Amino acid sequence: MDTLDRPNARGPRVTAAMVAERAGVSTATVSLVANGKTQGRVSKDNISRVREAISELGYVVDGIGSSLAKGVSSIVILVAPDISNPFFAKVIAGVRESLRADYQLLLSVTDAGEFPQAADVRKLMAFRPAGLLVDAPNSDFLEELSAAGPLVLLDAPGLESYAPTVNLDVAHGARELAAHLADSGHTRAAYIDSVTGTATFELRRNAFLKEAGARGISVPPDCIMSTRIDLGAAAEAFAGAWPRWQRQGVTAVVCGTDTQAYGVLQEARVAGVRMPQDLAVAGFDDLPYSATSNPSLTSVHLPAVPLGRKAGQQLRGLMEGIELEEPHVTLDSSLVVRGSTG
Amino acid sequence: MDTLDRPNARGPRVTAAMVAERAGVSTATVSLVANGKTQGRVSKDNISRVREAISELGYVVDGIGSSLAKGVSSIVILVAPDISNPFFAKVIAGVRESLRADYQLLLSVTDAGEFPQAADVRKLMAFRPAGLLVDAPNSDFLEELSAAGPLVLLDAPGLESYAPTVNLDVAHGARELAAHLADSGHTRAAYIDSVTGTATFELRRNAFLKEAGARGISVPPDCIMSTRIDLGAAAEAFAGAWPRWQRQGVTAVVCGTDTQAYGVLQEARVAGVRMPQDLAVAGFDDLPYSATSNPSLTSVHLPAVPLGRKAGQQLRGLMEGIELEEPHVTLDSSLVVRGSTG
DNA sequence: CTGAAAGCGCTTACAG
DNA sequence: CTGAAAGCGCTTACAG
Repeated sequence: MDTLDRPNARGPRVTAAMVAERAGVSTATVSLVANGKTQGRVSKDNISRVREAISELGYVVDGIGSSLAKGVSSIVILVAPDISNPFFAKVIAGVRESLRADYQLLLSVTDAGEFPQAADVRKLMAFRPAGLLVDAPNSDFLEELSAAGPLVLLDAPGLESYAPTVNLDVAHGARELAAHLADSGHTRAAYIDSVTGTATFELRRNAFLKEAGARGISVPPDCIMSTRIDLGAAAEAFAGAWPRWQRQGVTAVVCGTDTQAYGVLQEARVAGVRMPQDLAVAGFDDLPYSATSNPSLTSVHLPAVPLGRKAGQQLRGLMEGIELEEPHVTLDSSLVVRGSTG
Repeated sequence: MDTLDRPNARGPRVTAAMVAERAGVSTATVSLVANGKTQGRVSKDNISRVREAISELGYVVDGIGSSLAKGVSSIVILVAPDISNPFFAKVIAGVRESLRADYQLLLSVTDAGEFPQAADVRKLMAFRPAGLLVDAPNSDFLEELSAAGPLVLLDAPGLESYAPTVNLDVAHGARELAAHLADSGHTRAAYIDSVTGTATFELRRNAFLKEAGARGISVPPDCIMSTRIDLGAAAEAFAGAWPRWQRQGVTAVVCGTDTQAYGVLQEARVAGVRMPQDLAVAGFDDLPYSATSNPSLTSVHLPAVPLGRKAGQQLRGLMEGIELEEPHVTLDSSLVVRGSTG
């Protein structure tokens, strides 16, 4: 079949008017049929006539025209600080699962660890999104955003007052981690945090520090530092701090993300530090690579796909005008012990 | 400052008509100013009057209305088969770098290893994208797409007839890998390919097999298999095949992607296979985790960020109506030898 | 330099 | 059940 014969071939755009003419009806009727709003409004005869014309011409409702008329598009914007994190790819997969073909997912991402400016998002708002998903936001961002319309926050502990949330119980995993290290005999640890200052990272750190303290592990203030969520950045920071930490008796390093922990593993191996004998290392996220790193990495497992899926479901509800039964949902986390902590 | 006072606060949308009224001009003039097309068409006086009104009201040009009037939006669609691959996150970073704030990047992604249906993309086309980037396409997809408008292909060797391309010289790295394995004394190898059947994977496999053959490494047909680009899928496939491969004298496994190689590493360790003594493993992509896996993974390094950046630049050119100086660009690849091959 | 007006493609009261 | 018409917000010839 020649390309030119096919409905989707290039050439002048097929409009509702063309379909209407072919089917011998008005564009209003075409719109009704194309949107499945025929219930008691279009005759069986016209429905099939229009359907036939649509498939013959390969008509697709124009998203721009439709959005303008409706005042809202079928675009859902996902705002997130770190697309290079494989954890995020899983979140996206979950979101897509919920939104399916009904909505188009538009990603607003920045470089690792940075958060989009509210100005960027306002530009995206000019496309009249049907809804907004914001992953790991900080409150400043939400203050500035002041978005109207359906909004669901992911991984936003403490920010429940802004919008419906889907959170992770990272504190539970953090406490398990502290208990595990205490049980393994550690009494002094260091903590490598993320510089982003998002709530989830504060929660991870605070829950860990509190439980660590309660179980006899000290984490001196000068053994807490922050880096970008980047393997190399964490590696460099660790390399600079390790001699001092070692003198201070640090035997365990906990990182806010697995990505940072990989950097520590890498640098520690280069420095000839034996793991877990001389140093235990652990992270958060339980990325797929944590099972095959050297040593394999102990990590707090966070359910990324369910997080995205649930957020997508909640947003769907809001976009369809349904009252949410449970506006605030929290998903479990748990510790996965591997070779890096013995 | 109260939220309600702020320009971007929720409430009725600010339109060009409101700006026009406030500035005492027509909406035509507002449009000219907002789009920076004032050159010899708007008086200095009106320009500043409109600018003032725009900032006072917090006006942002409505993307939907603007797109409908212009016939094209500022959306760029990136179609890709595998967002869960960290390699892809880097490609995106490169694309974003080129497109900056002028275009909004809309991702059309599917689950790992699957390619979007042309029907999905046609739906996205209803948003009148300014341009299209397609990563690692196969020719069937491009045949079906028959897209009009600016289009650039990434990692699409052999598909130069469809559109401008930015390719990776994966064959060079593949040959280096074969040479390296031959030099290390291997004479029989297995190959784990991707099921997607995209051109880049054929090229990787064919270049490796040819050079391997030329250097005395045999790869029997029953030692070539395909899996999804997924750690677990590759692990399972390897576990099933390894006993037989071992009997056949296989001492090296090459994977089309690092992600699959991680699966082999994992399963081989579980099976007590010593690497690299009993088995050498290598992949393509050189993901960040390949430096810290156990053992660290020998891989063909592919420049992901430059790939995305160059593709974005080329697309920009097309969208702005500039003739491309070099419609087909190829970026280098090279082998990075690590512990998994001794 | 300026504005009135047409038009982009669609959806939705509205009148019949 | 049906269609003519208004309107979504903008841009762009066009006439002045």
